[in-house]
Amino acid sequence: MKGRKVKLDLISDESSRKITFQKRKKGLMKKASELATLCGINLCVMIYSPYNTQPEIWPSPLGVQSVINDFSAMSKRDQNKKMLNQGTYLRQSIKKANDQLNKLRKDNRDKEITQFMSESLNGKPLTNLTAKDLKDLDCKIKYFSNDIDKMIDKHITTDQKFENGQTKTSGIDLNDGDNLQNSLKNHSWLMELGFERMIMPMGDKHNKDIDNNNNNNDNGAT
Amino acid sequence: MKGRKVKLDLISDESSRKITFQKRKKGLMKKASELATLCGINLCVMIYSPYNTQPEIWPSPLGVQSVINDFSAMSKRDQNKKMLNQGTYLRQSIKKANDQLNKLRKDNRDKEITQFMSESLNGKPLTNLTAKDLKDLDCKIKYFSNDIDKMIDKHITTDQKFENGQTKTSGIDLNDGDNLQNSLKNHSWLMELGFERMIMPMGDKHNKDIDNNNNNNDNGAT
DNA sequence: AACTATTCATAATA
DNA sequence: TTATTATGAATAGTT
Repeated sequence: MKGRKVKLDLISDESSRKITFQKRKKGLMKKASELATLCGINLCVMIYSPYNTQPEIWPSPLGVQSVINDFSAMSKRDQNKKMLNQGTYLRQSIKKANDQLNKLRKDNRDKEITQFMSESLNGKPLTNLTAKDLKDLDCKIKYFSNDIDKMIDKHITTDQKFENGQTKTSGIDLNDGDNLQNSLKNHSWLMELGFERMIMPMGDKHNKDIDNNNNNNDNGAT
Repeated sequence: MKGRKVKLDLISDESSRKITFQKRKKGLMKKASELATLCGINLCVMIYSPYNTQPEIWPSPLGVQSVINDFSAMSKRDQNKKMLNQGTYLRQSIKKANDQLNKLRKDNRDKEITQFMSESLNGKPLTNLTAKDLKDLDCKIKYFSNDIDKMIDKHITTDQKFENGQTKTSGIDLNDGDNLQNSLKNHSWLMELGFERMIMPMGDKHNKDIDNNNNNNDNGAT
């Protein structure tokens, strides 16, 4: 009565099944180890059994991980590629957001400068404004934003739409300066607004070649 | 001369090594199959050999994938957790950046309004400015930014640091309006700058109380 | 690839 | 349970 004669099916008896499992598991692992050693190959065996919550693996968790990585690299190439793309997408999104952020920060700074300029143009010496004054002014201005916005929209919708069909100021793209030179050629208000006055304090040399049509400020600004 | 007597080491002879590999691989797979069948367990075997570019796996690619998923879920819990955290971090970074972005966009809009206001304060009717004019003005102002910035810094470092020790305007927090009301109580310049005029156009009346240095033609917009 | 003498694995048993 | 052992399976060396 010794020797093998079990039929190849699930062992009904639970205890003998567990015995068989443990014996054959050991044998399988040994076979696997021998195969790897004798033939110098990379392989792994992973066994999930109701007898162990943890999977029983060979040759080692690390080795199995290595095999899994290889397998994943081949078999799950598409999935990995997708995941990689997703990570790339996320990073690109961050970069894009940061770029916009930096751009807007720069624009913001420009706006601050514009504010200083406008005040100076109004005859208010910059030396009379502390940083706190500027902050308060800016905050206060926000309180007027809605009213001013409505006012501007009203003006534009009633008057300017006859110029270029634009009816919304919110569509302004502050970064599209492609047509800047041409657009400014017809504006004399730059000098009228006193930009020349603003540049001069930088001292150096400031030629007065800022005629009506010449809007560029590259005239020796430091 | 028959039967096993090889030592458990890499088979030096290449051809016999391949023969042994194929034999034992078959046996290993059979053992694995039997174990799974007899004991009703989940297992897989993956073999990477120089004889096959594709890994040889049992029971099937899909089954192996299932096992790998289980294994990954258990064994790589930490790694998955880390990856998840990383993903969360990336998404949070994006959200943070977007929040800042939206805030700055809002600030930017406020600055635009400020610009419109300032121009109007300068006596320039809003009706004479198209959206394109405003855009060009903004771009043009950027050209002056560096010079103006330096000028302002010069003014501040030489004059304002005696007021509150602040030496940089870049430290202005435009969103900190907590002390706004109190701060503005001591400022008469708001009205002096003609804010009243700015609001009034909504109501159609314009006083001419602009102070001396104003270069505006205060003719009242619209 | 097929064979076979051996060794090995293991089912049944103690 | 663990250990033993009869038996068949696996396989190294050979053809």
